[in-house]
Amino acid sequence: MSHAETLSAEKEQQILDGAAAVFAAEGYEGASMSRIAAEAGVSKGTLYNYFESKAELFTAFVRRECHRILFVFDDLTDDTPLEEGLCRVGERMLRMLVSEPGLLIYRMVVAEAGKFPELAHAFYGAGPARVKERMAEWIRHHAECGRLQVEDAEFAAEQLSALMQTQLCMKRRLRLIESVPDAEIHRVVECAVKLFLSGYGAKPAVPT
Amino acid sequence: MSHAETLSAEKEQQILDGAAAVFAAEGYEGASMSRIAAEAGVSKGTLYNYFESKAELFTAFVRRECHRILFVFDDLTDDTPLEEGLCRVGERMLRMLVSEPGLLIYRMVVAEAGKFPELAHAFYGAGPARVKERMAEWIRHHAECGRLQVEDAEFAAEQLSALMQTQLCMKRRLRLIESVPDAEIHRVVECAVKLFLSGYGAKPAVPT
Amino acid sequence: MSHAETLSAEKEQQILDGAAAVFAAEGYEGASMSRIAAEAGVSKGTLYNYFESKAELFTAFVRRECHRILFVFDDLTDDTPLEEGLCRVGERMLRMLVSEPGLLIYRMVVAEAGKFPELAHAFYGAGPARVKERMAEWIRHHAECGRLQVEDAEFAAEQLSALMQTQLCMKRRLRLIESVPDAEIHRVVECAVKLFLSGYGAKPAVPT
Amino acid sequence: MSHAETLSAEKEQQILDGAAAVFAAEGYEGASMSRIAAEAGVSKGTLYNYFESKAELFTAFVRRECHRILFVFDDLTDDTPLEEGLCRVGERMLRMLVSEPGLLIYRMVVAEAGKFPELAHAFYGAGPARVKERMAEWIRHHAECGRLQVEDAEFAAEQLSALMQTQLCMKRRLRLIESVPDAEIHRVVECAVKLFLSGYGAKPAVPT
DNA sequence: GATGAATGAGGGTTCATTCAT
DNA sequence: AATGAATGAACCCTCATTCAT
Repeated sequence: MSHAETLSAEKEQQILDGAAAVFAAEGYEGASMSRIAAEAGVSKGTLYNYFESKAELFTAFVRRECHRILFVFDDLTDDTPLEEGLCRVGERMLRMLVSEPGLLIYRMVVAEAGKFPELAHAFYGAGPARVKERMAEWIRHHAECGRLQVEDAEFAAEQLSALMQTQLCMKRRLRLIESVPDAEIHRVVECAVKLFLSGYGAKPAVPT
Repeated sequence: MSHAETLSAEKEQQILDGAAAVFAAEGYEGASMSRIAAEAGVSKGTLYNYFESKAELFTAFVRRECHRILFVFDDLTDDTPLEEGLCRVGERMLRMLVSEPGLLIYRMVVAEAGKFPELAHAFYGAGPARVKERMAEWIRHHAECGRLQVEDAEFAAEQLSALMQTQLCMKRRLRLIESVPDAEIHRVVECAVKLFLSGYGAKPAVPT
Repeated sequence: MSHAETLSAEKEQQILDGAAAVFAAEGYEGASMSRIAAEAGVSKGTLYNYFESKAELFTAFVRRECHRILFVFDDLTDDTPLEEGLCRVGERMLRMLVSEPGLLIYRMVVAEAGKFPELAHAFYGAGPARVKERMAEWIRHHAECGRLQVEDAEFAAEQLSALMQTQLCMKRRLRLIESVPDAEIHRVVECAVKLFLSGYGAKPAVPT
Repeated sequence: MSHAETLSAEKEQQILDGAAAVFAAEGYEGASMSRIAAEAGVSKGTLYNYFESKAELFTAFVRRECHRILFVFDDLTDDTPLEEGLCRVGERMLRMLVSEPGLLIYRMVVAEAGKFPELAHAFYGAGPARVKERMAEWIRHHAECGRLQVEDAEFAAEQLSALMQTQLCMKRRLRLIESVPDAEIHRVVECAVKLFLSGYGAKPAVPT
C-alpha cells in the first residue's frame, strides 16, 4: 500500500504472515526482525526492501489484520427480524473477538497504543466505532418501527457490544483458554440479547 | 517473602516503584534494567540482589499492582440497598478500569499473557474472577431476599461487569482519551444498573 | 580501455559523474553504491557491468579527476618572461589547489592512501611530480639563460610549489573557508615569486 | 575529559590507543567499533561505557593526538640566535609533520573535515594557527632588533612554514615513503631558512 | 549489602554484490 | 545490456547479567 507495486505482492503477504506469527508470539518489542525474516522465509535485507522499518512493518501488519476482521454486518438488512439480527451480529462480534486474529490485533493495539497512537486511532475507527455506528443505525430503524424503545441508540449499541464481552472474552485475552465452544458463545449471546430486549424491547400494553 | 531477612523491604518497594514507572512508560521489553535502577535510585547490581531477573521483577511488580487495585467490595455489606450497592460497586470497578494504574496493569498483563502465563492467571484470579465471585454472592443474597430473579448469579455478575466496559473503557485502553469526567462514569453505571435491573429485577406482580 | 566495446563510453562517464558527486559528499567508505547508482541515473546492476567493484569505481573516478586537474603548464613556452611565467604557473597551481575538484581529489587520495596505495602513487606521478618536473625544466632553461642562479632546479621547483601552499590552502583543505578571493591568491603568488626570486634571481653585478 | 572520573583513566587511554591504531589504518568510516574493541583488548560494550558513540570516540582520539603533537616552540627564547632558531623550529615542525602521529592526525582531520567541522577548527587553532602566531611574534622580535626586514610578520611565518612542506611531506602524506632520513630533513630546513633569509634578512649595507 | 564497570549476545539497519528476468 | 529484488555479512549500538571491589 505504501510501497511501489514493483515488488512482489505475494512476497509482501509472505512477510506479513511471518510478522503476524512473531508479533503474536513476542509482541512488538519482543519480536526481532531476524526472527520475522526466518519465519517468513526471506532474508533480513528483503524485509527492508518491502518495509522501511520495524515500525512500518508493524503498522502494515496491524492494518491488514484490521481489514481482515471487520465483516460483522456484511449481510444484515433492515428486513432481518429484530431478535435474529441482534443474535447474528452479536455472535459474529463475539466470534471475532475470541478468534486468534481478533485477539492478536486487540492485544497488540492495546499494548502499543502509547507507541503507535495512530494505529490505536485507526483501529478504533475501523473496529469498535464502526460497529457501534452501524449497530446504532439498525437499532434506530427498529425503534422507529416501534419494536424498540430507545432514546440514545448509540449508547444502547455500546451496551449490547459490552454484553458480549463477558469473562469468556477476558479469558481468551489472557490466554487462559485456547478455544471457545460454540455452546458458550450461543449462551453468552442469547443472554445478552435477552437482557438487552428486557430493557429496550417494546413493553406489552398493560391491561387495564 | 522469598528473600533473606537481610534485604530491606523498604528498598524492595523503592525498586518496585521505579519499575512501575518504567514498565508503565515502556512496556516489558522496552524497559531497561538500567533505567529502572536509575529511576529507583539504586545500582543495577542491587536490582539483582532483590530480584533474580527482569522477568521476576516484572512479576513482582504486576502482583503488587494487582493487590493495590482490588478494593472494589471493601465496605459492601448485606444491608446495603440493592440499587445503591450495584451502583457503588459498578462505579468503583469502572473507576478502577479507567484509572492509570488499572489501565497499566490491564495493558501489561494482556500484552505479556503469552510470555507470562502465570501472571495472566494470577491477574484473572485476583481481579475479574474475584470480583465476579464476590458480586455473585451478593446477588445471590438479594435473590434469596426476593429482590432479584436470578438463576445463574455468576453469569449475571459477569454481565453486570461487562456493562461497565463500554467504549469509554476501550477509549482509555487505546489512549484515545486522557481522562474521564465523573458525569460519564455516572451515566454509564446508571444505565448499566438500569438495564441490569430491567432484566433481573423482581417483576411487579401483574394484577389479575 | 579495460572494457568490451559493447559498453557505452557515454554511460561510463555518466556513472563517473554520479560517483564524483557521492564520493565528494561522503568519502569512499561513506558512499554507497545505491546512492551512486541513483545519482548517475542507472541501476545498481549496471554499475557492476562497468566497474568490477566499488574499489575499482573509486579508482577510475580518481584517475579521471586527476586528468581533469592537470593543465598547469598548458601554454607556457620558453619565451614567456621569467617573472610572468612564475606568476602564471603559481597562480594556476594555487587556484587548482583551492578549487572544489582539486580539494576533493587531494582529500580523497590522502585519506585513502592506506587502502589504495596505487592511487596515491598515480596521483603523485600525475600531479606533484609532473608539475615539479615540468617546472624544473623551465627553471633550468632560465638558469642557462643567466636569469636564475639555481643549482638544484628540482628542489627549487619544490620550494616554489611549497610557497603557494600557505594557510590559505590549509584552510580550504579543512573547509574552514568556502571560497578564496582573487586578491588573496594574487598576494600569495606575488609574495611567493618575490621571495623565490630574492633567493634564486640573478644577483646584480656589484659595482667595483 | 568529557566523562566522569569514576572510570579508569588507564583504560580510557588503552581504548584511545586501540582507536588510534584502527583509525590510522582504516579511516573514520572504515574503522569498526568491533575492531577497535579487539585492538584495545576490551569488549564492545566497554567502548560505550567510555565514549557515547563512535563519533565521540573519534573526537576524543583526535584531540589527544593534537595535544601530543604541539610542542614546536617549547624552549625557544628571545635570546636564541636568529638562524639557529629558525632552523630549530623548522626542523621540529617538519619532523612532526612527517612523523607517524603527525601524519595520522593530518590525514584524518583533512579527510573528515566535512563530517567533523569542529575538529577541523580545533585542529587549525591548536596547530597551524598557533604555530604561525608564535612564529610571527618571534619574527617580529627579530625585526625590531634589525635582524629581519619584515612588514607582515604573520605572512612571513606562513611562508616559512610552507617552505618546510616540500614534496618530502607530500610523499609521506601519500604513504609513498615509510620514513625520512635526517639528512633529508636537514637539507629541506636549511634551504628553506636560506631562501627565507635571502628575502627577509637584513640587507648588508651596499658600499657606495 | 551495595556498587557499577565489564561483558558479549543480540538488537535494528545498511550495503556491496549477485543473478534471474 | 540493463534491471532491481534478494542476500547475508557487517555495521553501530543496547542491554540483561555478572562479579571484583
